[in-house]
Amino acid sequence: MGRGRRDLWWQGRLRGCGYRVTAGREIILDALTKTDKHLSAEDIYLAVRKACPGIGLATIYRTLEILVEMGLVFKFDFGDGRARYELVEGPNKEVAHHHHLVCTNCKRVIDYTDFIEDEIELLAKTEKGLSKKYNFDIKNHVIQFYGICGNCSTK
Amino acid sequence: MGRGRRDLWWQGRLRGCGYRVTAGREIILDALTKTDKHLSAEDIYLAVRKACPGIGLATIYRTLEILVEMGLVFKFDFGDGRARYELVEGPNKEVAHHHHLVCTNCKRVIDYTDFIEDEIELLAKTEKGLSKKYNFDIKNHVIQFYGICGNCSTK
DNA sequence: TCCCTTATTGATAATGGTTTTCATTATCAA
DNA sequence: TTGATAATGAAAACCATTATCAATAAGGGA
Repeated sequence: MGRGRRDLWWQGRLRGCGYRVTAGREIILDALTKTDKHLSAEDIYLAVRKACPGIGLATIYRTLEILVEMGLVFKFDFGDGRARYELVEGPNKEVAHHHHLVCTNCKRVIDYTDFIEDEIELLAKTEKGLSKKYNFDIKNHVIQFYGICGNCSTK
Repeated sequence: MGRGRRDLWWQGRLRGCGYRVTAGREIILDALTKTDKHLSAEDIYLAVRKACPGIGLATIYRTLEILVEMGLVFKFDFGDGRARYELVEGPNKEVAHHHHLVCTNCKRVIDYTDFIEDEIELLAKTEKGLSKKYNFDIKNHVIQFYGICGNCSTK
């Protein structure tokens, strides 16, 4: 598979959903691809302005909304009043599926991939059962642990 | 165990954390105790005004913040722009531990207790491992499934 | 390649849940 | 009962997100 095809896979997804391919959308997706952090809309805005100085914050929000709706991006709430966005693992991102550990004191977030196998297995089973019982088409899930991180507990 | 003791158990918790016992706090906790729904701050405000007409919305938020910090109440985000609050199961509330199924279209939330046993078991194991590895004192967790409910998918 | 329709965009105002401010009131230890 | 101070209500401030609107750009068709 050539590089060109890899870079363009998301264009087909956009067009398939009736959306146009624009420079803004490309660069926002690019910013999400190039990081393993959970970015806020403003984080993305600042990162993207380097390559596209004229872009507006509203475009960031509008694009993120589309990407979340299409299932390309996850939107998280870590309790600090602003949403965080993360690219769903996909053909152009080799990041393992992970869950989050959130410090309710300093708001630090740790990604963990340990124990994930068991979690995924159980979730698959639960999803199946829930889908049937509640007639619910489950798209994704969130598992988060809240507590106090090492830094905060020793102060 | 007399009824009086049951009604007052939270007073000790408040005092123990250096907080005063007030009519507002009692009535807010009471509102959370008397429902099995996930209430927003405004829901609580409206419910509480019946018994305490002069209470202000700011007091609701301030009290909820304390209760969450003390671990008596869970704060949830279901993606509709307002936080929801739920009493943690405790001595004065006989509600089973549950997780949530959230419709991303109509924002409906279904509580489920099926499959909970397996989830709890796995979470306990995961918690133990994570606490140790990341030196994290885990207080609680969130498991939520997102998707499209039956109502929305048939329209 | 050039139009033409219309989705998209940037700038900005508006929205609305939540937090802060501050003077007043209530709690509770002494 | 009293005094120190935590808690409260009303209102303003805050601030992430959304809506508005005129200008611009994407892309299908000629």
